[in-house]
Amino acid sequence: MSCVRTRFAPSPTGFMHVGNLRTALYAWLLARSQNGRFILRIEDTDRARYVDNAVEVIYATLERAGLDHDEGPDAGGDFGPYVQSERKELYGKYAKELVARGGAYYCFCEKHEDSGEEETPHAGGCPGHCGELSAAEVEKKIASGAPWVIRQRVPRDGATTFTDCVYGEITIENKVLDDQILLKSDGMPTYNFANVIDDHLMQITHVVRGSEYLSSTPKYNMLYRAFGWEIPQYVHLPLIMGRDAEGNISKLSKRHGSVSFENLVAEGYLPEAIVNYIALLGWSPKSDRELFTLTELAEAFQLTGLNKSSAVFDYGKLRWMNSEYIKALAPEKFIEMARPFADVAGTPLESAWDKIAALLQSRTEILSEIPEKIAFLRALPDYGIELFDNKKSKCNAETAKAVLTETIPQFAALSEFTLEAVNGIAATYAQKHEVKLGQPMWAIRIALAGQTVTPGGAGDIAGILGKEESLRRLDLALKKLN
RNA sequence: GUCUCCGUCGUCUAGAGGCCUAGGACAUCGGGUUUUCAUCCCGGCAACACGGGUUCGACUCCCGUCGGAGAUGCCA
Repeated sequence: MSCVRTRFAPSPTGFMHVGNLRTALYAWLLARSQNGRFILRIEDTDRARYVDNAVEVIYATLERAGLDHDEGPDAGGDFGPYVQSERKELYGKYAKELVARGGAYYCFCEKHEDSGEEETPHAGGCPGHCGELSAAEVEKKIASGAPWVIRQRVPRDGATTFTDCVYGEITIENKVLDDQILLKSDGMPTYNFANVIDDHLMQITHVVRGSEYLSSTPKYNMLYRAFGWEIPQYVHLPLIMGRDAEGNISKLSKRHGSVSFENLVAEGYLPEAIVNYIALLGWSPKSDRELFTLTELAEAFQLTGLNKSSAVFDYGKLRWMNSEYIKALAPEKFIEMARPFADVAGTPLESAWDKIAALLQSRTEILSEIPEKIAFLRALPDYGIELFDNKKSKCNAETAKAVLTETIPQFAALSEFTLEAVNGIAATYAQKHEVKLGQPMWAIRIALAGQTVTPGGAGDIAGILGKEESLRRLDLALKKLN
């Protein structure tokens, strides 16, 4: 049993937060890099939060991200069931055993109302003194039908120390630990209990989770000890933060933008890019390399590369990384992937899509920005003649007028608007008048596009627009300049 | 409030006492290539939170301060 076993234990809430995905990624990476096993467990003990279809979202996300699991509800395995709601009896049994061992007690108090200055054994514990009830009293209360929960009995004295693979040795005074609820009144376990039972039963060797669990880990260890079980290795991960409009930083959440995997994909980020990016948020390969495939990540992964401090999610860098992945795509692949985003189906642009896509590939950071990039092809924007001013190309309204006046008849005489033909006219003009090629090029491109930044040059655009529309736009520009 | 953790360029990070006049990447600024836009190439700006120690020597070790985050749920 020296084999590394890690797990990813999401709650079916309907979407996959990138923080959770990163946790899954590191757990997967740890397992794969050690030739271990990666287990998927569904933590659905909170009936109130259950969302239909949420489990499918989890499967789909893991699959698209490339994180395959060896055991799980759908994959099977020797330690099932892998869905906590199906393990309900098990937790009840262990909770009662824990009570018998003295590590927990029945509590009959009402749900927490936060009445202020209660005299509680610990911060946030049982408000009454249920832990002091005799066995006979407890039995009587249960028999009377009073609702109950089972709470962990945490000692007031002493301190608990544990070692985390990332954070090192951590000591917490027992008196600040609360008598947390292990078994809820509906008979379901809380996360705090279920994860200990399941991690032990499923023989998880490395518990990989967010650092928000750091301060409650001593309570879990008390549970392991009370049962006489071996405590797993802990790998607590730094949190992913987000920055809000005011510049305040906090745990990344919906108010920071798109934070779920499916959101990001819908915006046109490629799954591979997302995975690559989040892998580097809190972990470093200790080299300057930044672009990794999943397989390469598994080869490079080392626990020592994990960072302690939280990391701010930077959409800007993700965009850059995404653009790298887009550029690396085979052209045919890009044409196919970008088409649904471009929304050209059924429009005159559809037949030119392959050509447009070819121009777009090196100019696209996220797929969802494509419509705005090509909007000028559908309709000429309303523009002012100041766009013809460009120092570098030595172009202005004056020279543009000269260019258009002379070249429009030549364009009109063209039988076909190919890139070569259009560029040829511009080149001839430049040669004849001894000006930079940029001068006619700039003028023609602005006339064609009505905006300064365009995907592709004058010839490209003319080729897509076609003769009729190009001529119309050139004429219009000349009118503006007159 | 209490407890825990964290603190290198704006952001992600390298750095495990001398290799650091602190390296890389994103962003940003400037230049070049290109038929214009982009790609691509080159260069600039930019950080060890602060104060004490320890040491011949500290970004690296210790203490304190300040700052940030997390936890404190019959949520996970």
